[in-house]
Amino acid sequence: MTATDDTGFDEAAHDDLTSRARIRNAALHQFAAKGFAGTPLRAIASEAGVAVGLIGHYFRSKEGAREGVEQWIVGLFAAALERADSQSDGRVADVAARDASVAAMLNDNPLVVDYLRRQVLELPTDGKLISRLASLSLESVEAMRNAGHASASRHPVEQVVTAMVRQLGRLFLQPLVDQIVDAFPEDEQPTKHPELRVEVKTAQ
Amino acid sequence: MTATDDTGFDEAAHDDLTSRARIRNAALHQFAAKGFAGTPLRAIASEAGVAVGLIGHYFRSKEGAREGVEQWIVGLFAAALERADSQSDGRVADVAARDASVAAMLNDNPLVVDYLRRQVLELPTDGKLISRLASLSLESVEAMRNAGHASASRHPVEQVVTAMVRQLGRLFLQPLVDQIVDAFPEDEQPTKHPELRVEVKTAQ
DNA sequence: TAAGCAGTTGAAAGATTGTTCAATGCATTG
DNA sequence: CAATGCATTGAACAATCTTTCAACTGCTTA
Repeated sequence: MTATDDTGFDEAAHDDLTSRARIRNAALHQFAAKGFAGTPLRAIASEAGVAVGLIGHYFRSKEGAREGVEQWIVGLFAAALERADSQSDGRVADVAARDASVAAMLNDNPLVVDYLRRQVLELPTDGKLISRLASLSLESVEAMRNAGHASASRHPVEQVVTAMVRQLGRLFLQPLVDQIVDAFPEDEQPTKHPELRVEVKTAQ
Repeated sequence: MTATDDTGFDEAAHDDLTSRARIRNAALHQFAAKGFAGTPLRAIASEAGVAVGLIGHYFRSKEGAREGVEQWIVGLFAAALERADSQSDGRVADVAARDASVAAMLNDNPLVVDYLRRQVLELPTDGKLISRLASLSLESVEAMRNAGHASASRHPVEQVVTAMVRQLGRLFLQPLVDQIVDAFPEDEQPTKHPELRVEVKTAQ
């Protein structure tokens, strides 16, 4: 009766979460793991421990389920930014504080990172989620500008690109490093996987 | 009768290429654009200008078509490396020459980059293609070691990781930069998209 | 010409998919 | 208790997918 779970995904919260939340979590997990086109609704229903029909009840369609997932992710980012502000002395947090807050959120939600990675590399899709996060980041930058926490001379779009790519780029590329290292026999691997640094060379 | 082609993919070579090659090219294009699960065999057949059945004839199955594509890609990399050697004065080319040769090949085959981007960042798939390319790169590094063209003190696996990630990482992340920039209205965008630099910080 | 063969076709079969919907359980309210 | 409403189910449906295969083409060979 319980959903088969060879995925290692957290199932302990099954009892406490509403069906709607479990469906959203399962969709996030499946989309991140197998991609949107690669996940049948039945797989989501199975992981969430519900019937297929319930997905159509809460979210209108499969596309609606994707929208629900992305809305939730946008909320996570917004909450992380607000948290940084509320814990700051002044009315607006500085760059480092916001970076740390978002980094902590991403660290707590590795599936969000996996989902974003896919979303970014799948260029065909309109990339609406990235647009939304970019808007969020722009507001953040402008708030810091007004508070005198960010350089007012640099182009605001450049600041957004720098902030997002520096943060996400390292996370997106890490699997590549791991895959390459894992391609070698264990006794040839270095003890510690190399770390990445992604820099944005602002346009000359 | 001719396949509809709103994709902008090169169709001029249709006449000169064998059906098998056209199927392989179409599969590469479709997989890179829509993903493996997102591409029906009919789309490949349509772009290649053949009947669906012919795909099953040349490649055993859809999975077989993927294998055919990846085998071809591995061949491209191997050829690029050999080309660097043959154009070198000594018996073995140095790092820069090999980098340039592979970079030129990737520049001539942007669809290969798109395909690799998907393949690499998809953790679920076994990542066999990356393993093969890593092996290829290792041979390359060892050849250069023997020729005295590469540092013999650094860990060989680290050298492979550095070479691959520096080269591919920038290409993989560029769409992220473009997506973010395009998320803003045109009059706010900088004239030139920012460029990326990806560095591998070798393990401490 | 007849026979054979590789290349190619497209219809058919069988499996899987997203969506819909009548029916059930289970509370809460009148 | 009766009735109303929401949560949930799972079968049914239509569409689409992959795979298979008998048949057709054009060409080479005996």
